[in-house]
Amino acid sequence: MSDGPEGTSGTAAAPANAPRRATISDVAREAGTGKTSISRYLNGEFGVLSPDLRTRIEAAIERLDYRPNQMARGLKRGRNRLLGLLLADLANPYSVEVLQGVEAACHALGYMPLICHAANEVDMERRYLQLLTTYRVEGVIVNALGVRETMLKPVGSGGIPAVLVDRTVDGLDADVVGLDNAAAVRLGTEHLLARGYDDLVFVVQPFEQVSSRREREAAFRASMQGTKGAARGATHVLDLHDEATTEAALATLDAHIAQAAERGARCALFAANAPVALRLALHLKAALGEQWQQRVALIAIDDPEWAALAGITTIRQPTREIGYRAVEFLHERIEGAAPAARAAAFAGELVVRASTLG
Amino acid sequence: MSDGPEGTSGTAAAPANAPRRATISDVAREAGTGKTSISRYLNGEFGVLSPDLRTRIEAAIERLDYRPNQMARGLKRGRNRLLGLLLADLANPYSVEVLQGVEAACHALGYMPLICHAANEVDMERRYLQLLTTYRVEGVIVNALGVRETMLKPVGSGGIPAVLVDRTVDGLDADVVGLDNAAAVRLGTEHLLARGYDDLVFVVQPFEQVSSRREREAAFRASMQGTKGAARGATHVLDLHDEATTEAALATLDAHIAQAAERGARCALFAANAPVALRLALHLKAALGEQWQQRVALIAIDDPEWAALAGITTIRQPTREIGYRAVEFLHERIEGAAPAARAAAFAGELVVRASTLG
DNA sequence: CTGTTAGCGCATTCAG
DNA sequence: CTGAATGCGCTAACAG
Repeated sequence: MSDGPEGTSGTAAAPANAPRRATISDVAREAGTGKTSISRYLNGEFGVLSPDLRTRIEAAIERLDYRPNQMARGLKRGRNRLLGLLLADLANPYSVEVLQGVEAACHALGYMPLICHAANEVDMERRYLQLLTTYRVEGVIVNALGVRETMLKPVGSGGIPAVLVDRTVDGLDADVVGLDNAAAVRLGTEHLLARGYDDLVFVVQPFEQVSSRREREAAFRASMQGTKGAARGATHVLDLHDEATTEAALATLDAHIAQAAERGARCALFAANAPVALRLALHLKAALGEQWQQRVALIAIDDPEWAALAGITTIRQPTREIGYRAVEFLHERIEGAAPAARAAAFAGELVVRASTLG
Repeated sequence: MSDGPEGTSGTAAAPANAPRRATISDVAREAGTGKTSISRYLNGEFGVLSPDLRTRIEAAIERLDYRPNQMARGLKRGRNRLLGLLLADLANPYSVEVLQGVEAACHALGYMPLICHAANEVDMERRYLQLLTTYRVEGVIVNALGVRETMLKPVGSGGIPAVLVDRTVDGLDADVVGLDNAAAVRLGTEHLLARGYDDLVFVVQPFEQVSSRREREAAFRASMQGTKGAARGATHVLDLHDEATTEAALATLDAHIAQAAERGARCALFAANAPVALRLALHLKAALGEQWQQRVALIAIDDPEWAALAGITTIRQPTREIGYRAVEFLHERIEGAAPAARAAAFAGELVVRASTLG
């Protein structure tokens, strides 16, 4: 394995046999003029070009199939319209939906997103962050994993402008956009309670540096607090990246469910996100059989495409909007606006399905 | 909406208030030497640097938090280690899995993938292809939608080196990597036949420019040919992007299923890919109820995460490997190798689940 | 309206 | 071993 395009690595060879593309000079020569006019044409300063010249330029560009080199432009202008998008886990549908919003916004605002996938590995994340820096992206949208770095611009001066998605970064004062976790969890809990479930267990991945997990769990506990003991509430942690402990946790969960049944309590599982929900559903199906939904209720934050098929009640996030807003925030900062760090918390929407019929 | 970073658009403003990053000159000054030495250090030519100088450089870099500018390097060297990855549809799990393979390979080979998402729109695709060209990517991996363009390098000279994933492009002589469609479909058909189903219907999206859809359908017909009429075979087209026609097609399908039941035939649906399978399952569940699987069998190419939960038999593609191989092919071409266009067809793996229990 | 000049940040001859 | 000079493709003053 090479060191990657990070720079501090081995010498790179020449560009093979690439049939060099036309440059601005070629076009200028072809059109019988200077590079400046070409540049002006490229930048839409048509008011400053005689119709004749303009036509010649157009023809020359066409003939040479010329394409301005963004790298060179960026070098000169000081901005390359590149935006970094660092995603913790693309396998999570949430990420790709956010990505879609980001793309839409980039398209609208004239940016080109440089998408990086940390695949749940903290050092990949760090590595990509450096890489992005190296490509001089004008800003980054981070769905953080564990960045603790000072790489990100703390809203004030310093690093590169950043906006956080879904998760905040400890001690980093930056814009954040995501779900209104407290409200979303309350929505779910109340739904469950209203349906008559009185033994709720919140299932979440290890908190680690992920603020949203912590927030959701806290919100769950707070919601249960409100019931004055009329209903039980417990939290179980599921480490999806460690099959062994997952199995153990699942076994504990099974025991909990069995006990609840004996007590005559009505048990409901609250998955903190889609990956957890899937794992849970898979397990319940295996452990309780095809009809597991008649034994335990399940609700989840996130609304993956399979939720409808499996008939699982969810709390859907406006993911596209989250991505879109993130870019807008970033854009403002890039353009120089410097308000205090903002937080955009979108409301979740309860989608009731069979898994919580009561 | 702006034109995006394509170039032929409005003038861009200056970079706001960015606290300019350190350049190689800054480092040189800080280290009390010339830029050349810094450059050498960056490129790992340590044998040519006195230990003392080297230490000073390291210190200077550290102090200034210097990061070489890839854009500038690229400009000079003629190669920027950027690879374009054009995906037709990120909502399709297949794409994100391929992407993971691509990323792994890029990491290993020292490339940085520039990921573009065409979102099933042909002009987005064209647009992105130009954009990639503009950023001077060294090659592109294309999961084509409808590129008919001459933009892509026809293995010989011309455009930019390209390798196709899953789908070939009409009249473009380039490397292709994907599933061995004929074998995969045969695998599925034979499984169905062996399980006693005698009325198979293949469901696929409109062919359009997508070769794999066509190939799979052709393979299906070929497979049925072999049964000498012992079993029926039909093809239904489902245009997922047009709800109206989809509804109509689904109704026709329902009728087909009903008729088969009357005849006492055993009906099985063969989905050409995951999106089709999901739509089908959703519909069947709505139309036939929770127990739909007892009425019709379902098998699909692609193995999305929810297939296990829904108990659907699938033919899994080695998606990661496909992505990985694509990068390897591309890398060879970028490095100058110029063999004739190759095709890597990976075998699919049958994953039997409840939906085809017989 | 148009062309000339000077760098952007870096890698590379080519002389010390 | 080291550094000064040149130019990659392009934009931005600054003159004509």
